[in-house]
Amino acid sequence: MIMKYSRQRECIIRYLESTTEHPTADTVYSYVRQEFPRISLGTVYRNLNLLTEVGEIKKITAPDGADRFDADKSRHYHVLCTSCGKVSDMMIDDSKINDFHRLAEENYSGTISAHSILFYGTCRDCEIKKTQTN
Amino acid sequence: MIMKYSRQRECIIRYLESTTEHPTADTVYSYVRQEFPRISLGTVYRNLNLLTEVGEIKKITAPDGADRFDADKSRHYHVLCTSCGKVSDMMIDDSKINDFHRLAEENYSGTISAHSILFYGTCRDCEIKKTQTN
DNA sequence: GTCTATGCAAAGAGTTTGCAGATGT
DNA sequence: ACATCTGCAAACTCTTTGCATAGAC
Repeated sequence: MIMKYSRQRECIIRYLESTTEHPTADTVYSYVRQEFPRISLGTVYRNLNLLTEVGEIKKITAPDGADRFDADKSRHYHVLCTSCGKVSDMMIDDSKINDFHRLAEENYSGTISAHSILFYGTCRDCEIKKTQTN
Repeated sequence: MIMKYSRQRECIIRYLESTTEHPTADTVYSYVRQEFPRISLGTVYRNLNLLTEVGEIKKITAPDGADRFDADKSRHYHVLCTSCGKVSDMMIDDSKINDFHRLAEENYSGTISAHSILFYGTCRDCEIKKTQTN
């Protein structure tokens, strides 16, 4: 995959690396538009897909609405807050993840190459809010 | 949620319970149309969503294309074959799943209520095909 | 009789794509 | 110079929705 430098792509990466918000393509678009007012959504999608293909970022598919993107390449999982919709990170010990992966392989007749997990729950902020209202 | 009987819904459930193919809404539509030629895709979607809400079936969200549906209510996971696109089932011991769930809770500041996992890999059939071609 | 479900068609959200021109190397 | 990237707009896929009628209870 040959990939030329582009200022737009650079800006998209910079943004994704600076945030922990797991933005959607549309949110990325809004942000990058501050610097490149004429950028198009199509360009944003093309770059997000390109970056996903080369492994520079990760695509998070949630059952509701648009995909989200994450430039954090460390091994971690995501928690979707069913109250506010935010996606936050969860770190699990590598060895434990490996154990789980192995367990999956043992229970499957084919080959397992990867897995993606989405946890559902309530984030800390929403829990605090709930306590205050009660 | 009040739900009246309908022959169309009955047919959808019957189909989902008879297959292990994890069909998409469109596939369900094609099938049910054999019995109800005038059924509309909208009705299929409305019923699939209704059944998902009451927990009668499960919706499987994959990063590629349409959602799939599964009437198998036993606790199990799904493997998406990156070669043929088929989704197959994987059973993991309940106690192991509970361990993993607990592990996740320990590593998160909020509350975890559920999780969905999608494994990626190569299904048995595709592995066999690969061996034969080499 | 009343409320839910249906068929139809139109609309909606999210994403992809064809094209001509601009940009990177 | 040539290949990639961009902006624009149109198209596409999947899903939802408004409405009038049919069906369940």
